[in-house]
Amino acid sequence: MSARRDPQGRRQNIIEAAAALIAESGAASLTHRGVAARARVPLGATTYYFATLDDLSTAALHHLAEETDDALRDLADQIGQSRGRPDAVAALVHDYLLAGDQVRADAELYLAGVHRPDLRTLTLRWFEGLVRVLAEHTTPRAARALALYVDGAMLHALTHDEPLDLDEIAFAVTSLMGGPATTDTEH
Amino acid sequence: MSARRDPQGRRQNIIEAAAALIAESGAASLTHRGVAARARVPLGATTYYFATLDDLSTAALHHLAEETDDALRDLADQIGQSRGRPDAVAALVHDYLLAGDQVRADAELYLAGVHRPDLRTLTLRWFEGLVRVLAEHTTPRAARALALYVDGAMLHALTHDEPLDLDEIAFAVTSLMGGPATTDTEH
Amino acid sequence: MSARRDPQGRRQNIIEAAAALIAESGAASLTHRGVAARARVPLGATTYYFATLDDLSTAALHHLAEETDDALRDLADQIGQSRGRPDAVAALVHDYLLAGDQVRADAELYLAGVHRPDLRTLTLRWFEGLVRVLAEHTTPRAARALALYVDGAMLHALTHDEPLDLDEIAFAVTSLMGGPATTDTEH
Amino acid sequence: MSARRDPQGRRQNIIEAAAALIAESGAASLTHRGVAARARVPLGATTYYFATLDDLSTAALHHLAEETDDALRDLADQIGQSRGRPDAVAALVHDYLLAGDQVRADAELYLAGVHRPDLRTLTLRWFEGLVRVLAEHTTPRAARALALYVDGAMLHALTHDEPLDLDEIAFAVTSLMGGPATTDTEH
DNA sequence: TATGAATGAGTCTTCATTCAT
DNA sequence: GATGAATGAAGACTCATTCAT
Repeated sequence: MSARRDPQGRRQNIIEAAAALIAESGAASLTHRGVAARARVPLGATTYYFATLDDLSTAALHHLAEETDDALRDLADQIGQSRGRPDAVAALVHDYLLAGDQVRADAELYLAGVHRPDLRTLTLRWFEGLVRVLAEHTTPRAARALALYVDGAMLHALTHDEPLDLDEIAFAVTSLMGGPATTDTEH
Repeated sequence: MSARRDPQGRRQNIIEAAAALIAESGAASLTHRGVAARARVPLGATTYYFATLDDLSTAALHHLAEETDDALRDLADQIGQSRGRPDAVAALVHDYLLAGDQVRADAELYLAGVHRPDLRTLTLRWFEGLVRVLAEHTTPRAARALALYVDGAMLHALTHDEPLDLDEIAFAVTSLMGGPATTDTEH
Repeated sequence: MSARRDPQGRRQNIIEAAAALIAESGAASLTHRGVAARARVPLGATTYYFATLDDLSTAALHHLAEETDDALRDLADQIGQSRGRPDAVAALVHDYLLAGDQVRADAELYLAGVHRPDLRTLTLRWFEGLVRVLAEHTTPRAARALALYVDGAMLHALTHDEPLDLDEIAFAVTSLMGGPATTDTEH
Repeated sequence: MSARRDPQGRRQNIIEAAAALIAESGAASLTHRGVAARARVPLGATTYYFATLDDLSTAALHHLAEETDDALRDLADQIGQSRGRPDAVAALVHDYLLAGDQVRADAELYLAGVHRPDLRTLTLRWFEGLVRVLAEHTTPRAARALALYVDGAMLHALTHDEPLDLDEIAFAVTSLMGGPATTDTEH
């Protein structure tokens, strides 16, 4: 067998399978067997590359965190292009909430931090990254408030079939960023 | 021992133990044995009163939802007493976030809904209840925005040692409820 | 199935199977599966009665230690009947060394103490018990020397097909106990 | 790294690492991985030079047996220098018992013989060698008795923190060798 | 020749669930 | 009704051993 002697690739393959499973069903239900099946590798491969399930889980969460970093970078670009106008920010939040996988991934990053304090840095990567991006276009205080609102909206998206209306989001973003008139408060 | 000759009480006892464990460590790690130990009942009692672990878990989550209803009723009272003034609402949110158990319980209610769609009604109990309470003192739209912000703040509280500043919360509440001057916008 | 609802007996059954395996092949190679097969119980039974393999191993060693206590009591009786005459002691040592199972059990008790310091009390049960028995009929110093000689003879018995000659043992016992003339040195 | 271009040396290196591990924790817990780590060689090297773990274990035990031979030669020299006087023999036994590694190694040689009859020649190397050395200075019978006593003392040393008193050992040695006056009984 | 990737057998352990008592 | 004994399925993890490179 020995599917393509490519340790680096195989390792990555396993990580991605684990990350996908985490996004789908949560880190709590991750199993070696599940990952092996998803990655189409023998059971032994998962334990060969990761000494413990915790290691594997952690690696997968780090992988998700990196994807989150990418998403934040994109977000920063897009907000920058729209010069941080609240309605544009609202549209971007709206779009973000429709990207099911990304939302689930970010949520799992949060949850990882709830029960495993050692993984809180991952939670912070998302939350503080979001604050940083927003703070380029509004006050720090508004940025934090907005980030918390987005996190709440994330939870909402995960538990409702109907997404939030763009209008509704625009109301919150506009209110928190200081009204429709204000665009570049500072910076 | 305890609930001898009081099946109802014993059942309730088990439910409460399960609910406490869920709030502490999450529904995913619930076990019959753990509940039995916590409730100080024999192992058999947990399976006697609940056909499956899922049933027990569900019952416990329903119990948490009821406690949440109580908390919401209290909140409604307190907000009513302060006539829905934004700074009072902010203070109540601030207090709520300091009540670790309650926050964790509400969070678990959310999570239950994420991975088990059949339990989404429980999630809604919290979210829509919160919206309803807030909507007594502001527009429906602001109420929803505020509820989402609170949910984000809940996630934040679960993953940070330092609680959010009252000031910070007041900023968000005030912004979303329509400025410090506005109290009873409508209704 | 449920072979004879008899928890006490079943537990004992498992312990004895484990003790037999330890005497045969050493505590290091004990496995749940091996014990289950030997005791003719399902695998789950071994873990039901003993939380960990260590617990089971420890229980089995304690069982062996009790058998050793019995053997020491017998020895004390027999030595007493012969009034501690060296040639009688030698004969008893000679007999003891022919009792393969008992010797292997005592040896495992020793070995348990080598790699698991927490089990050294079991080692002491044998060694100090033997010293105590012997000290009834000779000086403490001679008793200790004799006990050490017996332990060496035990190792010898385990690694040789030919047992030690009675003559040979008698020589050592007599020399250490103070010559053929001396019987009841003290006490 | 190390034994590049020196297969013989690398093989030896592996053997010595295995021997050290056996003396430390017993032959039962030997693993390829453990040896490789200890010898600082790649995992593959351990299987390359030794077809099976058993082969490696056996080679390591042979190595220990050789060290034992050396120790016996030293002992023979030292006893010879003191012309076999019992108190000198006692002092040498006392010293030997303080050399933890050597004692553990000899003990493992014994244990190998207990559960693997094919390795009994190794056990004999130690026991019969010791007898031979002692027999240079006393009767064969006393030499054997003394060797058995020393083996018992070895077990004692492995299971007690406090070493045996020199006095105590001297008593046994003197008694078995024929009293303080006698040095070179025969030969 | 040498190595580390690969795999599956085997181990401990946990637990939901069943069921005799 | 109640309970704890009972069991097997499933999971984490370890490792000897094989083998492609």
